[in-house]
Amino acid sequence: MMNRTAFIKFRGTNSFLLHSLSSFQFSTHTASLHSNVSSLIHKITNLNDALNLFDEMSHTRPLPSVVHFTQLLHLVTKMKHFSSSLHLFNQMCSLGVPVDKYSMSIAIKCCCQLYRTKDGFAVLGCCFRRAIPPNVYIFNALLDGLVLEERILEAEMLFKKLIKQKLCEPDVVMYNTMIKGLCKFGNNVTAIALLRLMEQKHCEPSIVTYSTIIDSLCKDKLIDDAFKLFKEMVSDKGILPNVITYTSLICGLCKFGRWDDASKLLKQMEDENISPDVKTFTALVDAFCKEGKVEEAEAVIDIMVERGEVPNIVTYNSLIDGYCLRGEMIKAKTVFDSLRLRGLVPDVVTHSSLLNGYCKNLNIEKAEEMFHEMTVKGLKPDVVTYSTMIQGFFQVGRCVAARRLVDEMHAQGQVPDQCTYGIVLDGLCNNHLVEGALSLFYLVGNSKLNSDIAVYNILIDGAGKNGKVEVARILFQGLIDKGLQPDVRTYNVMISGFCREGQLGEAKLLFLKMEESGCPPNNITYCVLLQGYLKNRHYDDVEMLLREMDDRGYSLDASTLSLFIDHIAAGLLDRSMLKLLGKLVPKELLNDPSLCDWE
DNA sequence: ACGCATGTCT
Repeated sequence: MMNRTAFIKFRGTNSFLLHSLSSFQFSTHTASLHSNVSSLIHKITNLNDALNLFDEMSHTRPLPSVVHFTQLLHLVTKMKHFSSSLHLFNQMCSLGVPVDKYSMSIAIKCCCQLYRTKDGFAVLGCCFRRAIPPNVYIFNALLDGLVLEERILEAEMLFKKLIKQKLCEPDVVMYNTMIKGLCKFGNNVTAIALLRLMEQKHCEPSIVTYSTIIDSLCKDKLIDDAFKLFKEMVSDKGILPNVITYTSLICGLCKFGRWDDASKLLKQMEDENISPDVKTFTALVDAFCKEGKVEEAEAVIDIMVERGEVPNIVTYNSLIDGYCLRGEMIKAKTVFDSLRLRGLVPDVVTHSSLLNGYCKNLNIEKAEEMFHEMTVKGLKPDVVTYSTMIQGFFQVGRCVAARRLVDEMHAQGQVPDQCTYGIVLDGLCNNHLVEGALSLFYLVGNSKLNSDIAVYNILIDGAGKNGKVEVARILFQGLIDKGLQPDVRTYNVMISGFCREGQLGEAKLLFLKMEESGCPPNNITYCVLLQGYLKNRHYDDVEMLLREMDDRGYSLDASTLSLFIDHIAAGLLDRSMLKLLGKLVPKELLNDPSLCDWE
């Protein structure tokens, strides 16, 4: 007894709970024990208290019922302490608590949320052995695990198998989980088809069903489709949107810079008495920061605080990133240092953001310090951290250090992703190691990594910039042969490569091919081509291109504009072109004093 | 008397 009390104290229980526990211990009557455990469970707010209560319960004789243990298990799971919860479940088994379908489903959920769906299926095996027929709750947890691990094909197979073999009747939650998986995999069309199937099967889609798909559409920049579904949900189904639905839509609008629409939607929320919460506000903070409007982001934080919402680590991570983006590293670091005072713990993302800021502002030493600091704090750099640091090394020409970090990343069990691969290829190209990039590319071969147009864009750009326009041409043909679709960037880097080599005819041919390939030239295409013409003193098409730009509502970027000014000043171009050029000066450049005296 | 699904950041 003494030992146990000491143990409880050691774990930092508050005295209030200890007191409750000691009174609980001496109650022997089953009914009073019953209500006592339930009321204790309701008072628990942290993991320590939960673990201590479990400890008490496991030493009580007769043992509390499986229901009480399950309530506690659920509580710990809700706190997202899946590991602890699983540990408690194992202890329950050791104690001989007769675990049932309820506790089993929680155990399986915990396995799955820990990216151990394999173990989840093992527990399913236990269900069969213990003659506990798995139900829709258990299968949902497993399905969710497969989705979490991005094992979408297996998720689909499980889903279909459950229906076909009538292992369980899918409920709305199961449909929603499957829909989430499809959305995660970018398959909005099938997700919506599944929503229609639900209607057919008289399993009415819920607010979660709609919110899941609406969010996915927003993330895929299909805002109009998202609003179509939103309207259907409200008008046809009579389902009222909640703060989650609104947050997805507002987030989508903000990322598109559609501030007016976002603000209308915020107002609509208020009219419906739905308050924006910390996630809604954070979406706004992030969007402002990404547009460089950090002052507005700060104002949003002030408003949320006034309204009683507490900014969390995600909010501040966005703000830190905003400062980094503007190169205001001192402010970024100040916010970082203030987090602990606010009771927040900087996480891997916080460190990675600051590290990224230092890299982008070419302060590689500070970036390395940050990388070191997080490992000292026991934070594990993830694939994003490594990728950021690798990119930083490449940017300052430290290719060997970059290479070493790729190896360390492997050693630490972090698997490089598509983004890491792109960073390495780009880094090699920009450090005159195109051959190395190409070797890596051919080594990777027909893997999924090489089925991304972005990879080709990097290599073609790298080849072009290193005077290997023939290599660029081969790569371009290669991607066509593979059935990949060149995007506007592919055309731009190809055209840029041709121009650099003075192959203006080839550049023009490709430029003309864009429209007919359903990939119309963008602002950058015109600037690239015009720069090519000017640098090669080939002026025949220049005026026509400028007129086309004007028709399309495009404008010249600063470097192209200054090139034009140089050519006019040198008498290579006629001053009569100034009027046309004037129409193509972007508004933001009109206030630039360095460009005021050009006429 | 106990268990499943939706939105914010690098």
